[in-house]
Order: sequence, then C-alpha cells, then structure tokens
Amino acid sequence: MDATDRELVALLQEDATQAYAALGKAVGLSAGAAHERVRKLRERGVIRRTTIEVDPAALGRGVLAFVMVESSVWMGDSAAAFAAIAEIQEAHVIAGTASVLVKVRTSTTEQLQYVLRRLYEIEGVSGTQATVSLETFFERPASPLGG
Amino acid sequence: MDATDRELVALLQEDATQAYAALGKAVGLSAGAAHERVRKLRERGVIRRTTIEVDPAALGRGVLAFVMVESSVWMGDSAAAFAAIAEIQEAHVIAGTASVLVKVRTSTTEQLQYVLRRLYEIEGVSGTQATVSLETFFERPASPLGG
DNA sequence: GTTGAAACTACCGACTA
DNA sequence: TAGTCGGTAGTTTCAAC
Repeated sequence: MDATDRELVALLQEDATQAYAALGKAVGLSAGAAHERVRKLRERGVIRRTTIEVDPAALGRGVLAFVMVESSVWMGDSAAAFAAIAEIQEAHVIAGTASVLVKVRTSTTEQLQYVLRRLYEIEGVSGTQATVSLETFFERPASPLGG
Repeated sequence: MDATDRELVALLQEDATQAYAALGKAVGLSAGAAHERVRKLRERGVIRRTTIEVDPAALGRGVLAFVMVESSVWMGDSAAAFAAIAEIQEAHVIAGTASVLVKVRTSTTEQLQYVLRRLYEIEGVSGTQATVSLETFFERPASPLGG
C-alpha cells in the first residue's frame, strides 16, 4: 500500500472502466504492472468489488433520511433485522442515547413513515428520531489521499 | 426503467466486471441487447459511473463518525467548504437545530478531533455534535428492487 | 517491472420482429 | 423502438524475460 497503490485506487474510484494501459500511464507503469498491482489490491481486500454508482432518484429513492434508533436492549446482534428492510442503505451501531443510526432512502415521506413503523417492529426498538435531508451537497468514496 | 433495467442495475451493483454476455443471460437477453440497455442507463444518468468499493480501514480511515454541524447562518452555499476537507465523505443539508450532517472517516479519534476543529473554521459554524460509530452492520448501494 | 502474444470482450454495423 | 447476429478493434491476462 504505497503511494502508487493509493493513486491507482483514486483513479479507479473516479472511473473503473479505464484500461490498464491508461491506468499504468497515469502512474508511470506498464499495463502489466498496473494490472498486477490492482489484482493484489483485490486479493488483499483493499478493493472489495467493482460496482456502479446510481442516481437514487431514478430508482424511486429520492427521499433521504437519517434515523436514530433507540432501544431498550443491546442491539449488537440485530444486523439482519435492519438488512431485511430494503430501504435501509446503511446501519451503524453508535454510542449515546440512540444505539443504531440508519441511512434510509424512500420514494416519498409516506414511505419513510412506513419504514419507521417497521423499525418499531424490530425486537427491542423503543423509539426513532428521523432527520430528513433537504439537499445533498455531495457523496463520494473515502479518499485514499490526503487527510 | 422497467423491471429488466432494475435487474441489470442490481446485477451491476453486485459486480460491474461481468461480461455483457453473462448479464444478458441473467435477464434473458442477448449480449448486444444488454449492452444497449446499459448504455442507455448511463446516457440517462441512471448509472452515474463505474467505481470500486474500498475497505476504509485499509486506506487509513478506520474511524467513522457522523457530525451534526450547527450554524448561525444559512449554509446552503457552503458545499465547497465541506468538500475541501478530505475526511468528509458526505455532507447533507438537514432540517432541525443542526443545519448540516456530515459523514467523516479518519484514521484515529485524534484526527477526528482535528476535523471538528476545521469544521469550526467554516464561516457560520457555531457548533458540532459528533457521534462515533462503534460497528458498521452494513453499507450497501440503494436497492433498485423492493421497498 | 517489462514486453509480447493469445483469448476474450466490448463495440458497432446491418438486419429483423 | 427494441432485439439478434456477426466481425473487428481493443482489452485482459498470462507467459517468458
């Protein structure tokens, strides 16, 4: 994981359809060497997979909200219960009065309300506090450079 | 944007390195037809780009936190100020006492503290409230199916 | 890490329902 | 308009160096 690897990761985050020849040229390597580095990054799990980035609104998920889920019991083993709700994009165990923070995308605020209702049906959930996003400034991959 | 398109999006979210022949087979189309559909999805902006999914910890971003940023003025034009901080992965304008919610990834909690300090340097910021993630249940792309 | 060669794939045209 | 089929250009991938 040297500087060249980080550059390769940054380039692939920008555009993973690039040919290895172009990648190599950008970091001063041959296509074969770039390919071998990327192969190893995948093997080590640094690169988990190649995916597409989608416009949520086009999928009927134009409403974004973050929901703090409060619970009366330890929720450390409830991952599956949250994953079963398709509208939930992320779920994180947090410290504080709430115990899980989820990121939800729905088509409408009515559907958001329905998601909240389903959250209450999860064993141990005693409350929710939803915050709707009015505008997303940006969403980007974790930077391999800087910081 | 019919059911076949949604299936294609789901398959590409899983693995965008698949050959069009395989994609077509999975949805009952020829490689050429699958290619044409995906081309149009890109053209329409439904598919924004092809990227890689990276292990944040491998990039030195093992600490995840959500920060509510309070401000005394309207922050609707401050996107660039947040984007300038490499550790910030997402920034959303929200309703409520806080006005911006940011998702931050740093190497250590010390670095998180440093990010908070830089947030205070943004014009109008009057307070922050950070919530550290203890464990991430899952993070996945917005589902094109269900919900 | 480099180069080159083989296998595979994307891509684009002409054609068809 | 949406799909199929086939040929070519370009890419990935894997040798040997």
